[in-house]
Amino acid sequence: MGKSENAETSIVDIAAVLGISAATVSRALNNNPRISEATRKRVKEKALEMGYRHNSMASSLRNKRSNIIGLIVPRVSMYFHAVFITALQNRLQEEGYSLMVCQSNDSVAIEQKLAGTLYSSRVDALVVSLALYTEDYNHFDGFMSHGIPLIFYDRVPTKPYPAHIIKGDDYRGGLLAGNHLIETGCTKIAYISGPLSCSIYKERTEGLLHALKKAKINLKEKWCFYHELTAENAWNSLRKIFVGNDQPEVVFASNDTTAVAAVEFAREQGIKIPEELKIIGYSNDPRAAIISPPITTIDQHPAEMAHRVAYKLLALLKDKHANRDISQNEIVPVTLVRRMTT
Amino acid sequence: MGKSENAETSIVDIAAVLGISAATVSRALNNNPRISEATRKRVKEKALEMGYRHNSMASSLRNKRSNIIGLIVPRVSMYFHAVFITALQNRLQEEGYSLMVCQSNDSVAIEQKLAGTLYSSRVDALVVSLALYTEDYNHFDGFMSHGIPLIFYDRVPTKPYPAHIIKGDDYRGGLLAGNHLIETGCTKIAYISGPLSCSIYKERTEGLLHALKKAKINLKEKWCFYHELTAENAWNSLRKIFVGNDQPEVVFASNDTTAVAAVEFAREQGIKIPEELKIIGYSNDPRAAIISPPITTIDQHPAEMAHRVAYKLLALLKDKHANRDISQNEIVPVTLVRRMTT
DNA sequence: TTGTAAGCGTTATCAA
DNA sequence: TTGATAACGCTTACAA
Repeated sequence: MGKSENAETSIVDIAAVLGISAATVSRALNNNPRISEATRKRVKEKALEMGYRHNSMASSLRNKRSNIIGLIVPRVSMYFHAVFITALQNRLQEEGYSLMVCQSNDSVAIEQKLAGTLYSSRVDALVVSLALYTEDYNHFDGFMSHGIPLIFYDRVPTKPYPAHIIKGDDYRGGLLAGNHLIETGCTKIAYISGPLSCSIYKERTEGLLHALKKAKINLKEKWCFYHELTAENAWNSLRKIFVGNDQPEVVFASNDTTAVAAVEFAREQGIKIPEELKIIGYSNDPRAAIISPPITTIDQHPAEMAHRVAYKLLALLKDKHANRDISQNEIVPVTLVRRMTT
Repeated sequence: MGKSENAETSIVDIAAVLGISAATVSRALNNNPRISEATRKRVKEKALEMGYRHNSMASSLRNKRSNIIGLIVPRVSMYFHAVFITALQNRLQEEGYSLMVCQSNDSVAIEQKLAGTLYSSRVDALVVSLALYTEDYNHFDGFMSHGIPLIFYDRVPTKPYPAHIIKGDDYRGGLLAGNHLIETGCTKIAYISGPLSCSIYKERTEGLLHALKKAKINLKEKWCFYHELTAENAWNSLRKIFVGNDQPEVVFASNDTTAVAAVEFAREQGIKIPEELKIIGYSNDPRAAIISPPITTIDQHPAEMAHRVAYKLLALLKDKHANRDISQNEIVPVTLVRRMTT
């Protein structure tokens, strides 16, 4: 009352009403042990009564920490990232941190802008999975130079960059897939990958090539495509792959959206899976399990990755010096999930 | 230099170096028109040189606005919400707002805690889709009483609450599904729904019942289940439904996770779809389109809903008085997507 | 156990 | 066009 309608109550107001100092109110509210039980109680009751709410902006300013973690993902709606976010956010929530989730939509320009915004938003740390074509990382330099914990996960820098890196074992994923295909006895392999500017696709490709090389199998250039892995792009490439008589026995799709498209394409063309065509995907998206026939794919364990990121994050937040040992990249294992398309 | 290692540059530092006032620096940085082109340039260059970064906490405190929008969803990883978040976030990003995404994991307790956190984080507005069993809304009262824009979407309060509401036409969805089933000539209907404490399931149920009533069809109690719509729960209920000789001709599943489970269950049991059993789902999850046979379902247009939420949000943010007309609930149309299970 | 006072970095008001 | 000043609300070192 007294004050104008929408006026917010501050600790100063409470202090005035109670005839004590603002410092005492602050301490009482924060459960500072050096305050008497009696005043603590008086203060909390009055605060409630006056509709007081803590002001994070003020306390963040004063404390020089926001309790906010920034996150930049390519797209929230990708299965892998949705699961990752879920797990990460749940963990951070427990520790009193909030997550500021941003998406680059796979645009380098947006990613740069977001990095800037989160930088001046004073997030306590930043977690990033890079856009498809991000090839330099200057926009994260500010975080490094200010000692703000910076962790890349999944799609990480392909050039040396002194940040923490937690990634899937994409090389092994490519290798696993390659070996699995070789075991089936197939040698005519079509390959639809994301652009090689992106760490995950680069490494999956290297793993695959390694497997093929050992088996003395060559990838035919005309059956290799590197582009953003949308359903539309997949169909376009598949149409190009399956013209004429010389057709592959296998499609290795570097994500499950593409693998799903391949199954549908084959169905449309009357190509029998797995007899005439084998298909392997990547990510273990739920769709891969549900389509007929269910698709063999590589599981990336997104929740596990989130737990590792959270663990490292909290360590860095607790002890800035943990920051010093930009130790080995951390690598999360992948698993081959055998189903009916191979 | 001079200062200690990690010291941040503030506008005061820049002012000192340039021999001008902090106010001028602030204005120059903010492109205030009342500053000369020359100083603006000098300031910006020096700022860059000194590694200055804007401090949102300070400016938020001073301006009494954070440019942060809070969002509480049940789970980020649900398809509907993932798409919603993607669209909302992209739109808000354009307008210079950041999204603080939180998930209740369908727990009322967590939802309450999050509301409190976002409240004291001083978010400029809050967007909420309720947990499954949220039946009172006191934890949002603070937002109301402080005139902070509050919008519920999708899962909205079932009792009168003076906040903005933007929801799908769940009643119509239930009705549409019901009529569609009636057209197939089926009368023995099993119904697996979420709990009726949750607006969407309540209204879908009402819509369905309305359709059935008109056609003089009764729902058998033994074929009706109300629980959280996970795959596990779905299987449990399906097993109970399909015992003995008296079996339903239709399963209406109130989400696609359940519908997918029903298709898989039927497959396992050797029940032919749609000849012996028809199935209809809800949400138009991508899995519904991909499974064989693809599932008839109801599309909720999550991106459209996000656009409406963003539109209303931005209006409220621009003009607090728009807040006054807690006008009609806004209702986003739904669409029946006919596929092969009906 | 409590109070005093200063300061976090920015910006709006008023004056020059 | 620029400067001086105060204030946003909170916390902490220091003093009592």
